[in-house]
Parts: sequence; C-alpha cells; structure tokens
Amino acid sequence: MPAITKSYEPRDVEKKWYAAWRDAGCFAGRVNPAGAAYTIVIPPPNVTGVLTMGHVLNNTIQDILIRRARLEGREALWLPGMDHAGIATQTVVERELRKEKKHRRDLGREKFLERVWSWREEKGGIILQQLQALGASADWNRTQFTMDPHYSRAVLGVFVDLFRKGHIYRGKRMVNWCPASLTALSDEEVIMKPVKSVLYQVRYELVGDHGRFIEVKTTRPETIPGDVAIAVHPDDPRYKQLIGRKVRRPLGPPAEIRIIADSAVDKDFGSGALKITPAHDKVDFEIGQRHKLPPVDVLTADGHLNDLAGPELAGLERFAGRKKAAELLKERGALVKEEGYENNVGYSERADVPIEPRLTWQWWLRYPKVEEAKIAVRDGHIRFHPDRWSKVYLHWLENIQDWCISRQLWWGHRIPVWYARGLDREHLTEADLRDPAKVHVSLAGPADKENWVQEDDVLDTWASSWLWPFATLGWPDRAAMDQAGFEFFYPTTTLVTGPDIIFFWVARMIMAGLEFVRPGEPLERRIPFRHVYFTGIIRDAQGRKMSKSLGNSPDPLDLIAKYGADGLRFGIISIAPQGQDIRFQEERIEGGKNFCNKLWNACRFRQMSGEMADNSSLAMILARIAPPRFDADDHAILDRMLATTREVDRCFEEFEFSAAVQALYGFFWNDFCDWYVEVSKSKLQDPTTKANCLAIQDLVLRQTLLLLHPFTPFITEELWQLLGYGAAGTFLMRDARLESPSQFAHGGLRIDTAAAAVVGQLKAMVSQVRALKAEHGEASSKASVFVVEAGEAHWAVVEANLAKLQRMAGAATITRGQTAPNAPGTVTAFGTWSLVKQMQGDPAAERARLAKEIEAVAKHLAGTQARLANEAFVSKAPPAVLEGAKKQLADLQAKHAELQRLLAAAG
RNA sequence: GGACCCUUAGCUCAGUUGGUUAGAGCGUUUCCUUGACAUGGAAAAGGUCACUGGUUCGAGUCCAGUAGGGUCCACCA
Repeated sequence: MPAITKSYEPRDVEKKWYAAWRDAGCFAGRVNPAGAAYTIVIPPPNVTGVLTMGHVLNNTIQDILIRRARLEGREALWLPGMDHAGIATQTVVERELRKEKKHRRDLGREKFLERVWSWREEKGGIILQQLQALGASADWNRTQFTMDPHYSRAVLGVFVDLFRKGHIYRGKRMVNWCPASLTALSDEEVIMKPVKSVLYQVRYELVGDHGRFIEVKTTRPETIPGDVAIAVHPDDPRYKQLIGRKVRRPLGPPAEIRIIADSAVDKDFGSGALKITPAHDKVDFEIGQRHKLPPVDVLTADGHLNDLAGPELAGLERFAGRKKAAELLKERGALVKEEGYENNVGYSERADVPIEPRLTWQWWLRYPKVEEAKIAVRDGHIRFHPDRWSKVYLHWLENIQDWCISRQLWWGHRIPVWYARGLDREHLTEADLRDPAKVHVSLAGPADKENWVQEDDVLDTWASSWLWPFATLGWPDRAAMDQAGFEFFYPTTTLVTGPDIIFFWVARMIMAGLEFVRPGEPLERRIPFRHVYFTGIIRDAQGRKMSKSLGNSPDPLDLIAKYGADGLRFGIISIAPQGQDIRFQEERIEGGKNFCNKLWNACRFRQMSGEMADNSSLAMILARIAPPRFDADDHAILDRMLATTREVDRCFEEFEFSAAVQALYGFFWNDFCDWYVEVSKSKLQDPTTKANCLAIQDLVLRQTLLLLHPFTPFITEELWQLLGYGAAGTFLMRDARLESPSQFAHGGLRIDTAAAAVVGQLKAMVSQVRALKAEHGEASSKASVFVVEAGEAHWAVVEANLAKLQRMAGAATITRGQTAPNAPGTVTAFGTWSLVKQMQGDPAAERARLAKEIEAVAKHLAGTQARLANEAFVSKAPPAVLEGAKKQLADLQAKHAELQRLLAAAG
C-alpha cells in the first residue's frame, strides 16, 4: 500500500477517479425490477451556458442525493442533458453574424439553422464538461438535448395532441413583445422594474370650444398619434357633461377623437382622464374593444415609430420619439406640465429592454390538468422542500392565464401547422382553424406540401422543457421507453431547482406529466417527481445576486483549481441552509479544503500508527474489535459515531444538507481528531490496547468516509482505496453500502452510554486544567506537575485514565494529595487540581481569578435556588427537569464551597 | 395593494418538538512547530437573541403588534 502523503493534493486524485469511475461504467443507471429506483433529471442548462456558482450548488446537491442513493443500495439514475434555449442561443449566433456584418435574414431560415447547429457542435454544451470537473456522477451516455429528433417528436406530438383536444388555439391578442428579440414573450418572461420616468400632463382641445381643454397624464407621449379616444369614469362629476364630445389629438396626423365613459378609469389617479391607445396598452385595448374603437399601431416591430405617427415622429426610435413628442407638444402649447415619476415597466428578461404591449397573432395554450396539479401538491403526492413554496405554486395556479407558446424565432421547434395556400391568415376564425381543408395540424405534415404553407413560428422553449422528466426517458415511443427503463425510473424521485422557475418549469412539468403520462392511471403514477428541493439563490458578500453583468461571480473552475472539487462542494453545502439565500464567502470554500486536508491527515495517522489488517468489510473490522477491552473513550467515540450516522440519516430525510455537513464536521474534527486520535496516542503505546484502538479507528474512518462520500466524492474514494476498505476492484461510489446503527449492534457492538458520558466530564476537566496552565503562563507543551485533591471515587476515575490525562493536559506527573496553599487551582468534576509551580508575582491575581469564578458560580447558583424555591416550578415542571435542577444545585454548591476553600488558601 | 422570508458574537450563519450557563466557521488576542495535520494544536475575549406586549413554572423558540431589510405576485395611465 502506498504511503499517504503529508498533504492532500486534489488535482490528480480527482482526474484519476473520475476517469476510473467513468471507464468502469459506475454512472450508469440500470433497471433492476427487484430493487428500488432513485431518479433525478437534471434541470437542463442552456446549451449556451457556462458553469456558475448557482449550477455548482444545484448540481452538487443532485450529486449528493444520487451518490447517497447508490450507497443505500438503490438503483440510481441521474439523467443529464441540455436545453436548446431558443432566444439565448439564437441571440448568440446572431451576434456572431453581426460581426460578419450579416443578418439571419441574409442567410435564410435553413442556412441560419445550419449555422446554429454548427455553433452547438463547436461551442455548445461546455457546461456538461464543467460539471464533470465538479464530480457530477450523471449517466452521460443518456445525455439528452431538447432538439434531438426523438425529443422534438415528443414536443410536436404534444402540440398536435393538445390542438386536437382543443387546448390550443390561435388568437390575435395583446402580447408582451420584445423589440430587441422581435418575438412575443410569455408573462413569465417579463420582469417588472421600477423606472424613473417623466409623467407628462397633456391637454387636448375640445372641438368647437376654442380654448377649452381636457387634460391627461401619460408617461408615453409618443403614442399620442395612436390615441383613439379619451376615457373618463362615468360617475366623475368633472367630466360628466363632456362625455360624447370630441377633442383634437395634439400629435400625429390631425384627428378628432371622442370622449368616452368607462368604469375602468380611476377617478383619483392623475387628472381622472385617460388617453386610450388600444394598440399600445392592455387596459386601453380592453376599453377599445368595449367601445368598438379600432387600434392604431404607431410602432414597428423593432420599436420605431411608423408613418401613422406622422412625419415629425416617423422613423424615430421609441425613446427618441418620446423626447421629440414632448418637444412638439411643448411647442404647440399642449404640454401643461412634466414631473418626475417612478413607475413599473415590464422588461424582457432575456434582452433586458422594455417590452411593448403589441397586438399580434399568436398560439395560445389553455393549460390542461390545472385542478389535478393543485391536488398533487396540496395533498402531498408531490412534496416541496421547503414547504412554503407550495403556497406560491398554488397561488399561481389559482390565477393561471393562458400561455402564449409561439415565438417569432427560427431556433426551436417549428409549429406543426400548415395553412392552405392563399388562406387569409389575418382573419382566421376559430371555425377556420378547425377546418382541415384550411388548416392542417399533424406531425408528418400534409401529403401535398405544395398546396400548403407552414407556420413560421416556433414553440416557446419551455413548451419543450415541460416534457423533460418523461421525454428524456423515451416517451412517447414505446420501444425507446423500454430501452430507457421508463417503467422503472418514472416518476422521478427528486427535482432540484431554484424557486425562480416554479412557474416556468416546475408547475408546467406537473401539468404535463399528469396530462400525458400513463393516462387513466392514478395521480401518483403520473406525477413527474415526488420531491422538489428548492435551493437558495447565491449572492455575493454584499448580498447582490451573482450575475454576469455585475462580474461578481467567481469562476467555479478557478475555485476547483484552488480548493479542489471536494473543497468547493463541502464549502458551498456548508453555507447553504435549506430554503435560505446564500451569501458567498470564499473563506468557507477554503474551510472545505482544510477539512479535506484534516480528513487526509487523520487517515495518514491511522496508516502510520500500525499495520493495516484486513479492512475489506465491516465484518472483518468488527471481528478485530474487543468490546470487553473498551474504555470510556472507545464507548464515547462509537456512541458519537452512531449518533452522527443517525443525524445524517435524518438530514437526508429532511433535505438538510448543510446540517449533515456540520454534523460530520463536528464529529470528525472535534470528537475524533481532537479527542480520540489524541487519546489514541497513549493507547497505541500500550500493547494491550493497541489492536483494539486501531480497529476502532478503522471502524470510525470507514464509517466517516461512507457518510462523507456524497459530499466529497474524490478524497473519500482515494482514502477508501488507500486504507483498503473495499475488496479489490471495487469502488466506494458504486459498491459500498451504508450500514445502519442496528447492523453495528448485530456485529457485536455494544455501547455503554454511561461510560461514554464520563468522557464529556473528562474533556471539560482537561479544558479547565489547560486553561489553568495558560492563565499561569505555562506553555501547553510544558510538562507540568499537578496535585489532585479528590475523594476515592473521583480519584479512581483519574487514575483509570492517568496516561491519557497526562498527555491531554500536558502533565509530567499527576499525583493525589493535599492541594498546597498558595498554589493555583481549579475545581473539576473529579477533584481539585492544583498546579505545582512557583507562584509568580502577586498572589492577588490568583485571588482575583478565583473571586471572579466564584461570582459566576454564585450567580448561577442563585438562579437555580430561585427556580427551586418557586412553588409553581416544583409542582408543574416535569420530573426530569426538576431532578436536573436539583442535581445542578448540589453540584454548584459543592463547587462553590471548594472554590471558597481555594480562595482562603491562596496567599 | 396582496403573499412569503429575514433580523442571534466584529462578519457570515446554525439553533429540530419551549427546559440547566445560546452554538459553529471566519476574524481578533495569547501561547505552542510535541512524530497525522501550521490547510494545525491549546486557551481567551466577544451576544440585554431587532423592538413592544402577551401565553407559560419557564420564551431565541409559541401568539399579537411595531421597525428595518429582502423576495414573489398584481393592468393603475
């Protein structure tokens, strides 16, 4: 066996094991009808994506779950893949084209798509390589892409199916239009931002009443040429007599527009009069519909003013047009006032420009299975972690709106609809849509293609990713499903994602699963997953979201180079409590690295301490353990090991990963390294205790590596192999199995918890003695001379642990005797220890120290006495609490008396 | 306007059903290179648990309210 080096160097170890796992096929999810499946589908990163800290957190958690599932003996499948990301990808390729001074229209649809595909081949999907550096144990042979042929068939098949069921329709409606990407967006893709703007107060002159005006307030004067009316509230006394009159439009081609009454107008906002521009505002559009007013669209698709805006404005970009419009109004005396104003403006999430409400023909989806989707979560068939997100989910479903699923892009799934050549698409009715002579909807398309024209639009990316949990498992093709193990792996077990895509993705997947999978079967067989774990959002030290534009996100690959993948994983998990946002601190990643080094060196110590026996199974190690020889420390460390095992079990059940990591950290560092390894040093000197001690170390290290493996896969595999904990040719990640505490008991392990409890007191005593030395200027390394004044029972404990105590307290000798007057001392659970040395300087310092301690004890004592003197406490508190208080009182009284005696003896 | 979350040590955060003297990591101070580890060890300082009131024998924890910070949803020009 090679010797373990002095410090852990992650780089080569990570490369070595990742390749070994991959080559041995350890990542493959296999069907085993006799076993239980554990399935995770990756939230597919965009094909344009690069690894961010958010991905690190998200995918580390998935890897933790999947590795833990393997160790529990489940058939684990982590299914990876990528999203074609319509707008994002098309934008990237268009940007490339722009550098060549070209536009996608110069290439034409077909050539442009070829270009996108070749971009994907060359540069797309880097993120999947990066995930491997993180240690992701996904089944890469199953990698899916939402534009793969079979996946595309699933997407288009679903469109056809929903169309036939009447869930999909085409309609001319107000949509969120992105003037940068030139496409419609769904409501979910629009984010509202408060924007500082100007509120213009504009007056419209009444026709036939020279010098009389009606005033409106608007933030968008450039749309005045699109005004078709002024609306007031029907009950507004200020305007009642003006209803039905006409005013002159102050901008654009001259026109007279009517003053109308509509109760949608808020009397108390602004002037109480509202300009109606149906083409550029959703509310205005609705009012326009009610009053049969035709919309006048004064903008082009890319956000410029068109000819309908009049010659002064035509051709201007919309914001330049706004400025110009204000100037023109001012010149004409129509601008009464302008004031600073802050309002909410919808922005395109992708392009980060203000969207335009725009009237266009689009394809819409009436969501299927909305009610069942609520039931699935409300009744706990799908559990959200943390649970509070279910409220957000349900609220959205309560208020759900039809989904605009068409996009005016080229990169994506082209809608499988063909219109009869020559059909007037601008005036298509619902009846036309359902007439197979006019509109053809199918996967294969019409037989006589020459007589038909295919729809130009593609589907929203989310209208493909909502099928992810089952389309990635071969659905709907039966042969592909069988090959992928659909029946075994679906429903998936856990989805790990961010709460920001609850609406975009999570809710839609639930509805899709319920609608399409195993129709007619019970709900719990159709849902796409049983658990949804929502991660927090990673923020920088100032609490800002990490984003590319701010440049405040560290490159995870740099962090891996610096701290190792395990260090990064351990660090990020340790600061990611369930459901809370995470403030990133690089120091915590460094802490992860340091922990790995600690683990490494503890194993190194084991290797240096004595011969490695056959460690290749739990049974082999247990066979070397001799419980009758156990001392308190042996009982204590095994007790803590089992408690930690149970705690980690609990954490996995509750999805509390950071708590698991903290439990493991505390156990390993404090209980094992700081105490057990240190006491081992004297036990290893003694031939009667050595073998047992080494076996216990093996047992604890083995269990620690098993529990830690999901979090830090590389170093644990390396150490597992170095210490020989698995049979030759096996892997920790694939072949090892977690043993439950009951299996340890089965193997003959009996823990004496009373003995284990003594160790807590021994530790406290050692701390007190060390502090005594430190306070009196004795270096911890100096071998000091102690005299202990103790009763028989207490001294027996000290004597039984003498060698260890000498080492731990840094003592040359520990003898029983009377405490010398004038010697510094401390009152412990096992007698009063005094340090034999020349009292330096003023004995008053020692008296002051004792007085301070006495004061603290007295205060605590008084509190306990008061509690016990309280009639209500004595009669109502549970017996265990009462007993505890009584014992505490006795202990404190004894300690107080002993301290008083020391004080009297001091100087 | 509605919903949810947060406020605990200098900093970032744990604190599971209410129960002795509220914890961790980092940072700070002092000491230590003793044969696993200085990526380390020992010790110490540091908190009226945002505020006010209530329930209770007992509240960081439960309830109500207040203040501050954050997130999501909502068509107010």
